[in-house]
Amino acid sequence: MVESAASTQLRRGVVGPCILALLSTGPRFGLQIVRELNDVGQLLTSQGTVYPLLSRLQEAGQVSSHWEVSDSERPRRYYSLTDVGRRDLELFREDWRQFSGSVGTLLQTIPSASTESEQS
Amino acid sequence: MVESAASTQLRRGVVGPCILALLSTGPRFGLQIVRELNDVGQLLTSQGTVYPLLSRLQEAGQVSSHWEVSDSERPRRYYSLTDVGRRDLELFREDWRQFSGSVGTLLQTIPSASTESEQS
DNA sequence: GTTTAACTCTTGCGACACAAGGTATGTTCA
DNA sequence: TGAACATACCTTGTGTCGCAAGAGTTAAAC
Repeated sequence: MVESAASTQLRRGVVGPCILALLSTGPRFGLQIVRELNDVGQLLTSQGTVYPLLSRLQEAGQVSSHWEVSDSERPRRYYSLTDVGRRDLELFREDWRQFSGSVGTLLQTIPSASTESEQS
Repeated sequence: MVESAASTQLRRGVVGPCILALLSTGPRFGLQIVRELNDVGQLLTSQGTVYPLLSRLQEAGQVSSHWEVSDSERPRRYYSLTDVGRRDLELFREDWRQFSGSVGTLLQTIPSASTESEQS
């Protein structure tokens, strides 16, 4: 029913690689990832997405994690990109390039100038 | 299990608008849409996608359809873009522009040169 | 008439983003 | 002290939608 979910569908299959891309610049903890993805825009709305996703990424060996407990701050679980993740990110870059290229091409198709309207 | 499905997820939310874009250049029937989307590349693999989708698009008022029965050919159901569909296609173009821009930006992030490895 | 291809459609499944809700820890401020 | 709040983590259930598989119909081919 809720049709606000248009962009939700677009995110499918993309959020994971985006996290990998983020992590390629350094380790981060969960909430931080949520915030940064939101800052980029249109990329994530909920923690309910990111935690299960991080688990899956870790299961797939694309990220690793370790707890960091300091006296001055809450315990946080930091995620880092693994070599596998780095390689898969590269593969995704190519996939995305091709895919978004195809979509872009199609979206630029010029509507037929004179649409022959069928008579009433 | 099947991991070939990586790009399947990417297609989510995109195939519908792509069909609208196709139809913006003229009416088409189902199988024809399948073929043309496949020709563009990475955009559709199965009729099991397109027919239910066309039903949804019609329910949403974005396309209309009519049967064309001629003596010389099999009966075909032709789909045409409606005004609603044309408007929604325009909206999607903007959504896609923003979304793919965000993803593209993220994917271009440069990995930190010297990854400070945490000591053991 | 039987086969084959073109065209239509349906069913069931799986992946995954998300909202909602739940727990634990630290900080703030009466 | 202790209530209230923010930060941080995680789980459960739901809905969407692309897809494989399969089925029915019509026309052409042999």
